Amino acid sequence: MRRTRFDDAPCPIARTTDVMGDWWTPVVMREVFFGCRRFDEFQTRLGVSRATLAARLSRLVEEGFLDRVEYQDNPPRHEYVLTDKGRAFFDVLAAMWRFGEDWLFSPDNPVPVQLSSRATGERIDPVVVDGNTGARIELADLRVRNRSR
Amino acid sequence: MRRTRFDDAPCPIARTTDVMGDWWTPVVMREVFFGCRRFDEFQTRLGVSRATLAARLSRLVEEGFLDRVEYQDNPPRHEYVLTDKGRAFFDVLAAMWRFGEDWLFSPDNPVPVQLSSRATGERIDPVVVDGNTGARIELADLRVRNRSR
DNA sequence: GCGACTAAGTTCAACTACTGAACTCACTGT
DNA sequence: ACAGTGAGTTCAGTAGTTGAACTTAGTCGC
Repeated sequence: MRRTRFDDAPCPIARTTDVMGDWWTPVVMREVFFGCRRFDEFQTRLGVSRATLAARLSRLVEEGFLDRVEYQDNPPRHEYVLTDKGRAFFDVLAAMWRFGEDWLFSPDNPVPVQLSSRATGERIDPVVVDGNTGARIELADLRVRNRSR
Repeated sequence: MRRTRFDDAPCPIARTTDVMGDWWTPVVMREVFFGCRRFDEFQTRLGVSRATLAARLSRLVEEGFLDRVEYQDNPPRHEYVLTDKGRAFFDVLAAMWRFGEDWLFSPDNPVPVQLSSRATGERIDPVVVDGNTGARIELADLRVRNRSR
């Protein structure tokens, strides 16, 4: 039986899950954000099987997260570059980064790397807030309601 | 061959993926945030197979996202309630919500529901920012470096 | 005290997806 | 002529997902 698909569910979380649930997708995207572009580069950095990698990359292209562009002909060679949609996906990874850092590492064995600003050198710590007020989102205050207008 | 596990990878994104890559996990957690607690309630709301649901829930308990607490004995019945760790995971879902809303729905068929504040009634739009400056994170400015101190 | 009902699972066989390893193909550089 | 490279595809084995049916332990109406 085919895995259940959420790609036309009426919920944004479900649809996002549909892309991310293709197992290697988040780590492939992480490598893209950190500068990876070529098939073999992904393959050696991630250690993923070539078959799975090929499947993940073509789905990401199909879904519009990446463009497959020729960087030379003769022999034709391609690389994978971010689209705007792919770039927007970084926010999800940033939230995952923060959650993982806070809850999935022990204090005596913390994350070996950190995010920082290239310009100022200062540390960057992703947080999710309400864009309208700038405040953190309180679960107790949260409501889901039918869209008006 | 067993699916590759990322649960001891040195990267917070990979570790978070390890939990979320168990396919139904994000939507199960979504239901928890929206008030779902019981096995059969999850099952009918999600339409997931009972076997898979049982596996997901026990993993979430193992990982400390949920507690399985008895709400009556005789006959013994249990429900699943959020831990602090589970509550923290909401940020990841909020980022996914926003991404999905912005990029996975067409304008003529938008998300049918929206997040709002119970207190003020105002709309809530999750955004990911740098907690130190309050500004959005610019990919071009981002650097990953070895942790100092 | 009998049969229907409920909550919370478990078991099952069929099927799909992920795995590592080996192979392909088209060109290049020596 | 031949090793090397980039970007895959093919393969057989195994792990995970699926829907349907079954289980267990107690409650309720009659």
